[in-house]
Amino acid sequence: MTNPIFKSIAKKKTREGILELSVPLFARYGYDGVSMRDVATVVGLTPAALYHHFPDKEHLYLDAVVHEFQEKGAALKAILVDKGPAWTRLSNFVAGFARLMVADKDFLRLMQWVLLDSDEGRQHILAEHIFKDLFVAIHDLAEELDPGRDAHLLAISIVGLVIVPFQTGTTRKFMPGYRPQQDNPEVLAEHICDLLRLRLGASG
Amino acid sequence: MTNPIFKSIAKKKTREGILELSVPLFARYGYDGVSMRDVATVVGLTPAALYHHFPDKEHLYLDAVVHEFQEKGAALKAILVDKGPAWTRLSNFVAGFARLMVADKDFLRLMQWVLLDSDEGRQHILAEHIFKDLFVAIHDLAEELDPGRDAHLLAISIVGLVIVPFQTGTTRKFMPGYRPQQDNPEVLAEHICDLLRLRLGASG
DNA sequence: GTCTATATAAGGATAGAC
DNA sequence: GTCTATCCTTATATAGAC
Repeated sequence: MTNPIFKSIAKKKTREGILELSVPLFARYGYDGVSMRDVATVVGLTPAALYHHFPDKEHLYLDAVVHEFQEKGAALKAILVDKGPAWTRLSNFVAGFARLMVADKDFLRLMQWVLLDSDEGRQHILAEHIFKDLFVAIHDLAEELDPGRDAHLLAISIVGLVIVPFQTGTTRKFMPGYRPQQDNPEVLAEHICDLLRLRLGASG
Repeated sequence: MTNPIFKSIAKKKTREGILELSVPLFARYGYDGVSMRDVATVVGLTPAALYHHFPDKEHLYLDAVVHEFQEKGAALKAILVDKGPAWTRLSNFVAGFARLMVADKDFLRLMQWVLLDSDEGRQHILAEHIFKDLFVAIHDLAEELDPGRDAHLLAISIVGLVIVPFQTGTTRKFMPGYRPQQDNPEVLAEHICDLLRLRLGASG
């Protein structure tokens, strides 16, 4: 029991437990909207105990965000670097991305918070840790799909087509033409691929 | 001088002055990231004076957001309901929207904060006051451009294609394939219209 | 590793003088 | 319409016992 290995396992377990319970909080209310007391209450500890695991609130937040993205981003990247025709990989990615948006609301919201972060340093760190791997994969696929054109802008466009319907999710329901089936990831993916098919499908 | 008309003019001037100076603050740091003391400092008043013009922080915030959107959103709507072929109006709108994103960073950031707002009631109010008019116009144009298809999803897609490059602005610069000219609204607009042309241009 | 207790600062908001 | 002064609450973070 006093074996250091057991200690470190226990420690890691508590640490990860805190991170996983913090993610939904930060996703919903953002960095400024969540207090150490809030986190402590959710995890079932006192605020003081949190400072045993993290030096301050900022580190807790950063670790929570990175934790979430490492866990959820890996599956997406796998689709992108898969074998098969470029167009197939794209439509699989769009559908997989849309499914992730539905299955895990925290993922998108954390991403939005990161993008709005006014702390440039923090934003840069998170961008490198979180977005880069995935974006590179999308960028390379875009280049393969439409060589000679602007792969960077095309990659951004693909991302935009998938995430904005979910970013606007709550608000969209009050807008004309809304139907619940549009929240279905397969329906959205079909719509997006339909938009892109004529331009990319012909040359891919 | 004691004429009530002069009084109300002066009052309005101060009120609007506070709103206009608050907008950049809320755009950058969000509701929770801005204190009444912050606003007071920027405006050159004491916090107590702010409460003469607004009952509380929430009303100040809401009024600031609505103020910004009424001012900047009108021009966009004008393009959409203009005369001329549907496709021309679309490409004008995309370019005008992109130019607005470049010219007024506060507009996009405030929109992002509103979309992330965890207060459902507040979000609903702002959605009605801010997004609805503009979205209806985009929606109607989308229907005209591609009748028989999902105008709601198409409208969202168009919005997404324009705003996401700017949402990801700071982060994007660290991603592969980035070139400064992509920040040029005309370049982006051309890219977007190019993507949409085959699908929409044929039938519009 | 978690607790109680507390230092210290910052926040929203009000009372009352001018 | 704006000020000074202040109340009350909430926040981050630490000290030290267990």
